[in-house]
Amino acid sequence: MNQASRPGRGGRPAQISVDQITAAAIQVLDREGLDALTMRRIGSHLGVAAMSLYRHLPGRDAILSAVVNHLFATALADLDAGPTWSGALTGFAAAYRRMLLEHPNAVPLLATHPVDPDTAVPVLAVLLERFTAAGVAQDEALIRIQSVGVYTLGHALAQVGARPGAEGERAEGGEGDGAEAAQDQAELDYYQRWFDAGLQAMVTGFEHR
Amino acid sequence: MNQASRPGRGGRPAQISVDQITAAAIQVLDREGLDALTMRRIGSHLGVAAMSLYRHLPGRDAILSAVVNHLFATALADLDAGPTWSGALTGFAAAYRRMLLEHPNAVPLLATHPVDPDTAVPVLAVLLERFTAAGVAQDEALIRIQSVGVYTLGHALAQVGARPGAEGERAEGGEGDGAEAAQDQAELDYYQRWFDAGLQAMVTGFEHR
DNA sequence: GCATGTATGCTTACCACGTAAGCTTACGTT
DNA sequence: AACGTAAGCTTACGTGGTAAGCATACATGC
Repeated sequence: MNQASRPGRGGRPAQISVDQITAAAIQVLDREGLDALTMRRIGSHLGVAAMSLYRHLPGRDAILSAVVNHLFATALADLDAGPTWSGALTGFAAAYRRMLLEHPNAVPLLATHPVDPDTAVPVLAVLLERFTAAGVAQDEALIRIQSVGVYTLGHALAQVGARPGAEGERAEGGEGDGAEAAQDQAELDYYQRWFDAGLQAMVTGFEHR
Repeated sequence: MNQASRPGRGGRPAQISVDQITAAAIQVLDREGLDALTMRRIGSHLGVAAMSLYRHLPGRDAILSAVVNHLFATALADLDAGPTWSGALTGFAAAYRRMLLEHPNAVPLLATHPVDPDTAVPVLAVLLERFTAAGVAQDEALIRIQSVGVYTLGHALAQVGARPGAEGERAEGGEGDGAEAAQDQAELDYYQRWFDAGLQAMVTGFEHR
């Protein structure tokens, strides 16, 4: 069987690991886009044939899920939550959002492949504590966390979907690079303000219950 | 050139139209899933070869965008907004959500392909009026509408992502159909309550500004 | 009626993808 | 040295989007 075969007895030593595959996939994804995230391309990034990946993972979709879980887990690994649940919640949203904007090509993946609960729950444990410490029931706490989570992801989808990223699509206007950069900055500011407004509304709405 | 060639002068009469392609795509999508949404399958649904579709649309991605815009527009066509902006906003969310749950296989498409502004703006005009009538600036109104929009879409992603829909994946438990149906209903209720909670929080949060 | 122009649909072909099957290689153990 | 085992490789199949060129069916002008 593949994956997690006990290294006890012999066999050819592995050249690659699941973690390396995941890392290579993230590199390809960030640098070349979602369409370039093919088995052959990932394999060649590791100096290995495409079919060799199947010795470690059952298929392409498993790689995508591994990418999703890895990005989510590392983005929220060092979540030092503030004392209040609302502070911890906005901190979670900020960290999640930062990861999404750093990996824009991964956003559609996050949208399509749900994070494995076994990955998410431990990471969000700190967050849950702030709620229970404040006397909020677990069900309610989960609803608030997940509501902020889906809002953050949905917002990132809108932001990166509007700007497909790798493709060059502006071919008409003749403004110079300076004006272009200024325009980009204005757009970033717009999305950030929008995000903050929606997030704050949701959090204050939860406070008023 | 393809698409919108004036029907003034001659030429072979068209057997299919963009609207028919869109409708066929939605049928295939609903009945057979996103993976089945191929050029050949859409063509055969219309009694036409795959390549014939290219006479009306530039490629597969254009069909996906057409599906997105059509679903969005028809879902929100008859939005009779209540007198208050908050009522209109929750009405918008409900109509949007209803469409998403009726077309679960389309949810990933909505996530990936932004709705064309020329489609969205007229549909949401009624909504905007309620805000301006209440003295809310357009920028702020748009932020509120879009925040609710991305929350609704993000939530639907979580709901349908958890349950891939067409695939059969429950193969172990031996509970009868009755228990299964009850479980499904409980799950639906859970997601609906979660959705309502997050939506209400956001709306009340916007009211408290 | 017939030639001409034009838009539509069809056929064929190409290349890239995911992945199933079977073989080869490089280890630890005996 | 022989064997068992796990990893990697080669080959091949089916399916996808779509580029190129041909066949078809209409309106128009003679």
